[in-house]
Amino acid sequence: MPELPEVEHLRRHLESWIQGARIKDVQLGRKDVLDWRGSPGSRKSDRDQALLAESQVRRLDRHGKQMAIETRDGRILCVHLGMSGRIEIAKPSEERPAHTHCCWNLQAGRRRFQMRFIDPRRFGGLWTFNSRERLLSDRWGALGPDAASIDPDLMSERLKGRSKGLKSSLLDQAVVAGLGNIYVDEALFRSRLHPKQPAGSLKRVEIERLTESVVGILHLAIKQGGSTIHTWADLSGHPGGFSTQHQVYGRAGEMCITCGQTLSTALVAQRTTVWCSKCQRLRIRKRWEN
DNA sequence: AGGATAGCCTGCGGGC
DNA sequence: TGCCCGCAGGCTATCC
Repeated sequence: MPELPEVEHLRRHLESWIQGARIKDVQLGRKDVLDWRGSPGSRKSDRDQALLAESQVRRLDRHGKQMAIETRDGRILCVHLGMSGRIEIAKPSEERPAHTHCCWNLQAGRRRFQMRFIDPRRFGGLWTFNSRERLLSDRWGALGPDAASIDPDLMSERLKGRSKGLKSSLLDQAVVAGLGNIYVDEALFRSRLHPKQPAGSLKRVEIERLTESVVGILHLAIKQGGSTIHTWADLSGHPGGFSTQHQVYGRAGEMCITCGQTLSTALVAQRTTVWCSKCQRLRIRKRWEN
């Protein structure tokens, strides 16, 4: 499932393919994967324009788990992969995989190729905007700072005053953008913090440990091409290489790699959560602390 | 207010 | 072998 590292890996790889390329036309299959209220017009030709038909790709951007393709004339296509979404580059003649919802025909120099948005479960989607400002005001503005580049001061500010647990706070994209179930569990284990520890109760040194874990793990995962559970594969179909390094995720009932304790599991914030009850103690805030 | 719950959706794996 | 059911999870809407 694509979290921040998978999306960043995709962004870099895809950018090498499509930066500077011309988008000739677009074919939208399922209309309900698209929200184009951020672009003017109501006709089909307006919709295709919103989907970047007849444009040239300037750059690719990312915030949290979302990616944006920006054209030279300022149009924006925001892609959110959700649970099962992926982007694929293929020859136009190549058979389309099941659940291919949108295809763009591109040309770079003499080379013609197709970019495809595929998403079986359709938790992902496409959003269009007629300017970067509208992307920021209408969509990305609601997100917290990007988790890959957060620092302890910012982390502290984001968690300050929150009574909710760390797990549910870190999963909340409005608090910090980019973390999903896997990396939250991994980061909490590495920083030895309990998933239910109230987010606002952390001491400075714990904030620093947490930040270092979050940023460190994300960059490690980016370097290795993302995590793999079931369905994740990059543009060329290579699975991510990070899954073997999960220390707690998917290891409920197995031994903690640090202390040998059997790893605990429970539903926390409505997500399957795995942690070590010995290494990650729930610390009740004492009355005389502040 | 904010926490819990349901719903969206398909693929897959365990159990029978 | 084959079928059925439960689970996986990001995000939103709704309820309490």
